[in-house]
Amino acid sequence: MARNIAVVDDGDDVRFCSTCAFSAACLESGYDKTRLHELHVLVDHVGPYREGEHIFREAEPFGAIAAVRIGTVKTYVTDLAGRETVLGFYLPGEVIGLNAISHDRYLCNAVALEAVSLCRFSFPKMATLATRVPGIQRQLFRLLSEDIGKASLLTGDFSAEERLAAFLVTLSRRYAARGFSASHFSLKMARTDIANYLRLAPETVSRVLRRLQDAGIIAVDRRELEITDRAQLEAAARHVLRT
Amino acid sequence: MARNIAVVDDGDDVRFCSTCAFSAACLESGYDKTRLHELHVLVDHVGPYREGEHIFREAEPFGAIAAVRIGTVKTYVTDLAGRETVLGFYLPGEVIGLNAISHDRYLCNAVALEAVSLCRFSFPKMATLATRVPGIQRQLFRLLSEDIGKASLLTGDFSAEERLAAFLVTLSRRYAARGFSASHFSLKMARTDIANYLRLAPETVSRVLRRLQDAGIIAVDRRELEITDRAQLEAAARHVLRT
DNA sequence: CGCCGCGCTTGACCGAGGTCAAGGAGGCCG
DNA sequence: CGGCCTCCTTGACCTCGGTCAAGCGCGGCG
Repeated sequence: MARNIAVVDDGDDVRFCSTCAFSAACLESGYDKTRLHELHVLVDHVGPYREGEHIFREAEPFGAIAAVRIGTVKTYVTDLAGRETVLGFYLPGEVIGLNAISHDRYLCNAVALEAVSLCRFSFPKMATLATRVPGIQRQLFRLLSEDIGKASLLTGDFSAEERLAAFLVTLSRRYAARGFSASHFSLKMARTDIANYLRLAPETVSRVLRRLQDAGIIAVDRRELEITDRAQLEAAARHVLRT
Repeated sequence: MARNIAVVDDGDDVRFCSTCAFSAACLESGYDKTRLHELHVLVDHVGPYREGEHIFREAEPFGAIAAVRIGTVKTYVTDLAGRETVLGFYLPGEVIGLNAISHDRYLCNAVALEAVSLCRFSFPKMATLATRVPGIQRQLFRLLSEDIGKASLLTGDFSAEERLAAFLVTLSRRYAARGFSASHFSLKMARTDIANYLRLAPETVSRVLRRLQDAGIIAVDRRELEITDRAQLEAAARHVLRT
């Protein structure tokens, strides 16, 4: 497994890798170049993980959070009977492991849905550094705060159609935010994972996708998805997304 | 509305009010007494708010988080059609406003369900102070991280009975953690609020409470609640709470 | 090439819980 | 004391989505 330092000093600028969620914070914070060595021990690139490979597992001691650089990560827990509950999907630029901070142990499992590379941050070192670099602290607070109430898609007693529409709109927006196409992308997860995440039966996911397709709102071919009528899709999702 | 400084220096010790969630952090952090004046501008006691009075409203500029000292707070959002969605109930010792940090605006409404007093913390000042007092930073990270994934009660496709049982067990544990009785307490919220929070119909809440009572697990009289068979209640809640 | 297997789809049926409607039970005030 | 209002409860019915079962189609492998 390859490891590279994520931070480079190219003379004029201190940069993290492009997808790294902390880059903005560090650039805007008036970061002190003489402390560059601190970032070197803080961050490293790990991966690639292969499809199905675990990044961390529940109850493992917590050491680092990680930003997805390439690929898609699924987090889940397993209940007493061994049944899986999907907690979320993480696309490039998104951060996994945040909910482990308060317990010093990972509270869920994280698995690669395809080839995945990460930008890993030692949390203790980052917290120490944050006391000296306000921009980093601010960014960490923002990241943590953002994740609170992220589950609004699951919360709420919404219909299967509303849930699925909101799921697709959310995916689309997140891809768009990272420069990918908002209207055409590929679902990296199985139908059963989507169903599990949305708390629906896989059969229901199939049926609703079919209904949305018949209504001309989307076009699905296996895992390839195209949004053909964004307005209608957003309309179907509006109760969930409250926009 | 009365306002008192929450921090007192009684010679040997720097203390917050007893219910204040930050006291531990400040005591353990080797807090520098010469900086006491910083805490004085950071924290103040506000209230009492009367039943039905709002503490903050959605979209108001975010300035402070607050720990409940006395009473019960409900947070909620209203959808486009004006319907209310209850996000949570906050008992003494619990902190409201955390999800506002990333947006600089409150993302929900907070209303008093009975007479409420708060311990309010200016967040910008606290963040600044946290850069100098590692204990405070650590405590803030912990608080934020804890709130991520708190919604597990709502998430998950659980039966009405599982949800309600888990709700009661959670309430009981939270009261117990603050020194109140774990087996006998009073529901400060209306049935409709419970129903709304658990994403059930009020009628279903009634029916399930009745069923639990007929099974000898609880005894309800209007809003007074007694847990008469804790083991069975926890058993009913085990899928939700995963313990 | 043909077989197999897994992931997905489709159909038929069923049940938990939502909805609608009516009826208590306090609590408050005149 | 009586009337009203709000909150809660109870009953009857219906609907959405889960479950069960069967069929399909692509991809892998002998």
